[in-house]
Amino acid sequence: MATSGQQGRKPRADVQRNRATLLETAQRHFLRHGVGTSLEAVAKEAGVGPGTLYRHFPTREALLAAVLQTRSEELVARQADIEQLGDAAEALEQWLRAMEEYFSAYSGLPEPLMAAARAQEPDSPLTIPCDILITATDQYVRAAQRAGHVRASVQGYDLFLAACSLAWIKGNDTDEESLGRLRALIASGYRERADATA
Amino acid sequence: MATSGQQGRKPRADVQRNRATLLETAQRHFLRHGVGTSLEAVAKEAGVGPGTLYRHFPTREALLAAVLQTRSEELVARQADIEQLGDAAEALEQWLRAMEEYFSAYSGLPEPLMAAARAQEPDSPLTIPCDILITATDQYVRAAQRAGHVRASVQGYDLFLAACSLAWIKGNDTDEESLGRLRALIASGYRERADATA
DNA sequence: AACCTGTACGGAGGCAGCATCCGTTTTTGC
DNA sequence: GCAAAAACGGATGCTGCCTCCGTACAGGTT
Repeated sequence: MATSGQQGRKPRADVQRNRATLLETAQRHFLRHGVGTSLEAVAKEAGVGPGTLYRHFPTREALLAAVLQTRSEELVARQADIEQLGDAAEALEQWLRAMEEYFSAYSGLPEPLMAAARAQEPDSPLTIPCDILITATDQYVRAAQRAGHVRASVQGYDLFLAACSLAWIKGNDTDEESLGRLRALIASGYRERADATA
Repeated sequence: MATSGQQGRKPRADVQRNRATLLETAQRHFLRHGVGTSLEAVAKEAGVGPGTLYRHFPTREALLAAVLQTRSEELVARQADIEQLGDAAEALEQWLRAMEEYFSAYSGLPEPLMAAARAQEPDSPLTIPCDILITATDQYVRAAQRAGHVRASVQGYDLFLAACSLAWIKGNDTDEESLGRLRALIASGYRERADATA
């Protein structure tokens, strides 16, 4: 059964090295200059030719997806911490904030995320990471609904969209005050009204 | 006192003609291909050189602002119709929908709008049209607040942002269902809760 | 240790769009 | 009609995208 299963040969050393360097450099450039940064510049700073970059990551989205993979997993990993709050409403709120922070860390990220989120077939490399986040969101929503804190009509996907939007707004450096009000407005929109159930 | 006041000479005929043709062509291109369309293509189709386009409208934003000017005024003109509803809450809701429609008519419009909206000094040609819309929104909000339909904490600017966001989401062709839920969610977020006042 | 094979490299090059500049054409006032 | 001013428009330089192919190198073999 060889090493792991699929590949007949183990990957060359320089391939792995280049991939790692590219990811690291891309991450830095995406953070500093947004996800629309020049890929040529990334390649140059990573010390490889453009051809190498495109061989490893055929599209900008593929590179972005690879960069986000790590961070995305970190985010989901925090689920455990958040869930231990016990309060499902609070958990949902924190989760949404965490996503928002995450999305707004890279300027221009919300656009490709949104584009990937709607697709059913993974025509974009970003679809999978997106789905993970949407599914996670849905879990929080359901938990909060079970506890009677969130309206039945709300879906995880909706709040994922909302988080995307907030991140997008933030990315256009809107002042924190308006952003906060909008955030509160959304929150009070999805919350179950106290008197309705009792 | 000459003709109108400022200019010593009346504008040349070809200038006006070119300007009009450019605006018309640009409008069509923006509608069809989004606000990020190639300006060279616009110039070409308008039958002028790139230089002429750039002389009339030094930046993409300037061209966009000029294109939107007309439509923007149409939108505000509808205020009268809407206000005659009598119901301030309904009026606000319709106004927000109208803005959303308007913004999502051109793909990619929300971005530059947002960018222009935050600025205080009109560093962007889009700032003025934006301010008009924000002011109009604020009027609706205040009217609805006076009638006790909308929470006191809400500002016109907030709902302008919300409309932008919805248009942005729509632009990434999200399905209408989620969009509708999100819209409802926002609406129920800014509405005053019925039992609070009575 | 030298070789050989196939894999990966990387830069040159073609393409598209932006924005500018300047020789030429057009318009207008006289 | 003429001359001056104003506007035209395309050639131009630049940046970034993405591909293609001759070359170099890693890794296994003898």
